[in-house]
Amino acid sequence: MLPSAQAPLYEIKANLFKGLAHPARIRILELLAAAPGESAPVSYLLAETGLEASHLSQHLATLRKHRVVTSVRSANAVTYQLAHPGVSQLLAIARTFLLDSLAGSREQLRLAQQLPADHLAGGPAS
Amino acid sequence: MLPSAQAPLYEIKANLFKGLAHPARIRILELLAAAPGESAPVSYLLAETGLEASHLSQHLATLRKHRVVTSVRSANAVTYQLAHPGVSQLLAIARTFLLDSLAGSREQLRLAQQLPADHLAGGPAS
DNA sequence: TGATGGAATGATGAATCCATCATATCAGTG
DNA sequence: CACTGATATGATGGATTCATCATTCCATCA
Repeated sequence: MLPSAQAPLYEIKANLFKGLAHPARIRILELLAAAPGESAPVSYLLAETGLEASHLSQHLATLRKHRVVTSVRSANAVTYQLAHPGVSQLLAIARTFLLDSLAGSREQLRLAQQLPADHLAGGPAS
Repeated sequence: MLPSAQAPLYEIKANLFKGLAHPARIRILELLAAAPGESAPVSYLLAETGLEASHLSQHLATLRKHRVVTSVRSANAVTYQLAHPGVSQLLAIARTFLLDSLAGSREQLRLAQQLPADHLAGGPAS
């Protein structure tokens, strides 16, 4: 359930991130961000993602619910658009963060990825 | 489970957002972002959030797992720090986005918030 | 109006996440 | 070493989310 407008901001913020917390939705948003006008019809998203129609629709509903996208109906096709430039900014920063993080800690990844609390004592020389 | 380093980027990205998708974790990150050196000991976070110790620790573990924070132990106190400036950028952009979104659509909120498909006919006057 | 195609909704197990409790580790002190 | 304070981990119901299926809605065209 979406928090009401007077809910504490950190709760609303958590909900926004929750809305982005799914690979399919990330793909959808990136397709929109890359498309001209930051918008595209469902048929396009359907073709690009290869998702089942109702599944895609469900994710679009989630994005709509979180006000991350808006939709407009033209004839019997529906076009979706990013609701705010902040959305693509979030994606861009996430990408920077992740690439940086992945590149900067390749070695550490090997050690600490998720091994059982093996927090190093001496650090590898190589 | 965390995706391996060669998982598609959109999946890793979704996982990052999943790591942020909880009010308690947002609060923790904002406390860290606001603290000097973007770092603070667990005891501070404990006092500020009012969470139960083990609960807080669990969220910290999640953040660690997603590499959003790093931890250092000094004596028997542990200090946490944001792992990357991108994290506070994400929070800042989310705030901008949300404030903008809330301010810009107060009226729509009333109509469309999450009422059962009650797509307006006349709209409430008051 | 009836038929067609695109899109959305509802309902259902399976999987995941959260909060709580109990227990364990770690570092310092007596 | 036993003890204490600080932090972390494990296990457990209860809630939330996901994927799939069937059904419904909406606009156009015959």
